[in-house]
Amino acid sequence: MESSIKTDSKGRKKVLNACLEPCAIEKGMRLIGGKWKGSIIYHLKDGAVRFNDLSRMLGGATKKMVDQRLKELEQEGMVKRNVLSERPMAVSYELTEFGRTALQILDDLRQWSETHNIEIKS
Amino acid sequence: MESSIKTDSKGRKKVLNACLEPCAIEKGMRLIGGKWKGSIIYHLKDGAVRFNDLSRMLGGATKKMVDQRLKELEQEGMVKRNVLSERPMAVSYELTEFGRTALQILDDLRQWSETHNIEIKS
DNA sequence: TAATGTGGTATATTTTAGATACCTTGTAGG
DNA sequence: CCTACAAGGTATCTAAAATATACCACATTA
Repeated sequence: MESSIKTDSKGRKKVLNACLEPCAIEKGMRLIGGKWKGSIIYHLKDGAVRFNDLSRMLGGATKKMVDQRLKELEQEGMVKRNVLSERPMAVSYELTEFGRTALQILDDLRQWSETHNIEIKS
Repeated sequence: MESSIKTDSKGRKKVLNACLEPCAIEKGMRLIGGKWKGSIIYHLKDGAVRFNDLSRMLGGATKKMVDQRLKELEQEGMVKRNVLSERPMAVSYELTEFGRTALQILDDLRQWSETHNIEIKS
């Protein structure tokens, strides 16, 4: 939804179309923007990866976080969980077709992030 | 940094280059992916907007949130704060050159979000 | 036999978000 | 003049989320 602002005769402004619900940007962010979610999706770009490997790839994220985000992504239909074998336990996660549709945006983000050499405050 | 996985003779996999620090995707997300941040940037795309108008545009975000995010964005050099007049207080926020460089990604996200008709669970 | 790896869970603490009320200054309407 | 509301926030409190740490059962490796 497009918001627009009207300026009246005295230079005052009024919002005509406020977002009554989270708008598209915010909705999209809830899917790929949550903490670690983008990173998880991106690290699955080359194929299925096992749980512990994925956890190690994401420096800083705890296993609990990775687990939680993977469950969300599974529910949202972006990631598929494969049980490779029980006893010894082995599980891998891979992107679904829908999950793959997000890769372009994430790659653009990566490029943007790299070219602007972003610093993160502790 | 690129992580890679080595598969050994028994089909087991090992991570060779884990991300030691948050990788580019994660860094980028910290800039434009925080809650409401993407929305704020996107709603400034057509020019300077006043604080209360911006708050109203973002259905759901409290003024405290908007204020906090704007201060972060200002520190990160993506947004500029203009005092239009003291007494009566009037302030507007607009994107910097750097802030504008994020618009393409956000617009792609919006498009992706719209075409896939994302539902958000309460 | 001890160490390590698998895929997680449990618990507690810290950090962040969200709701609500309030502040000062100023203007508009009745 | 009085009330009401708008501006741009801040203060306080509660709820939710992230993080750290330890632990589990089982299996393989050294």
